[in-house]
Amino acid sequence: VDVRTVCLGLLTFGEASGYDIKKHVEAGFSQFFATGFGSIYPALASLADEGLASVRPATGAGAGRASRKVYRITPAGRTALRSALASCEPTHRLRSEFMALLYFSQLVPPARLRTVLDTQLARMQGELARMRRTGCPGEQQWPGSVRFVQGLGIALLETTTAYLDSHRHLIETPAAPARAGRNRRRSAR
Amino acid sequence: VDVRTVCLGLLTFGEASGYDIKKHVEAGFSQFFATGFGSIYPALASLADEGLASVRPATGAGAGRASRKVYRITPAGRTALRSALASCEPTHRLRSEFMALLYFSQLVPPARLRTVLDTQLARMQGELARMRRTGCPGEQQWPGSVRFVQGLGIALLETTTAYLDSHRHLIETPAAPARAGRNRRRSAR
DNA sequence: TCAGACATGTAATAAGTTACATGATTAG
DNA sequence: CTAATCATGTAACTTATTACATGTCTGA
Repeated sequence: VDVRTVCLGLLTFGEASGYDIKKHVEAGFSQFFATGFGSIYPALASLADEGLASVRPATGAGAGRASRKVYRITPAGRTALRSALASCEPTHRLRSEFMALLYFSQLVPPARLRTVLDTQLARMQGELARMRRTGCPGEQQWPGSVRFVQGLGIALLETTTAYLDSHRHLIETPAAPARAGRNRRRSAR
Repeated sequence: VDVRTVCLGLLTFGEASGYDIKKHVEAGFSQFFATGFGSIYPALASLADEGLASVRPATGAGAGRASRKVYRITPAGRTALRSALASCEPTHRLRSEFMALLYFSQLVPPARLRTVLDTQLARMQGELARMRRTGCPGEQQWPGSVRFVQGLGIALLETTTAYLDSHRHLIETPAAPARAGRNRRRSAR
């Protein structure tokens, strides 16, 4: 299950351009599945190639924009999507250089550590505020599952910011009580 | 900041083999930075190539094992690590097919959805129990930052399992739970 | 007219995952 | 003696990211 599947899935909520899809993802799903134009456009193109989505140039009132391409899922696309969702192995993996930094925070200059924590907290709090304001932009007709996932996103942001806020002193205080002087080697097992 | 940096960082806790590193990561860091042998061994090899770590075959009592290679960080390695930690941009991204599945759960057969949720919950609860039992295997001499990160890992697992447990009915009940008394959803499958 | 949002795409690169391939040691 | 664990490594493959490259429309 990759970017293609996610694009296909988002198309079940209505037709959309690559740009729309990026916006939708950013609005409430990027926390769980980050993507960029560099993966979305090729994904949509290949979907169209294989007949899983149809393309048409933008029409109608709001479509003055240049060379906008609107994608729509086809019946074959729905079948492929259901099949993919029914058979994929649901992985769940975080790759966080932020956490790696914290894991080795004793080797990070204190000022840098403070900045990194402040920046990340600000980013997360901003994201949190935005998500609480508007679940998703535009229509509220989306299925409950969207709100479900956004709710978990909010809960995770809350947990993370609260934890960082209340525990950062554990890694920011100058030193743990006197580990200097003794150098113990490990002989594990 | 990639697998190489994480390996280098873990070597600051003591010398270790590729196998040790994998075990360490699995013990309490895999939630934030999953890796496999396929990335660890090449990373250690390149680290040694560049003089950032030294290698020696296993020696001493506990080292009867076959062809075990023990890596140790060098002064150059420490410098490189500090430099990497001081300058990297700390990303934090989750790629979850599990969440994608839930996002599109209306298209997933109910039995499959239930299984996926049960499996994921069981995995997370097992992980949680394991982490609460032993923060990390072996020595407890690791810096506070390790416990800090593990604490966040536990908090996130708690939040996620609690949320899934208490909200899964929102995506599992056949009909829309909210308003509109006679709103029947089509039955997938 | 100029900045910023809208809008799409490609090519080179970087990166990790998977599957393969091998073999020793220890506990039962 | 056999299964599980320990232990390492490579090569092919898949994938996404980055940087580049282009162009329109709207409002200030």
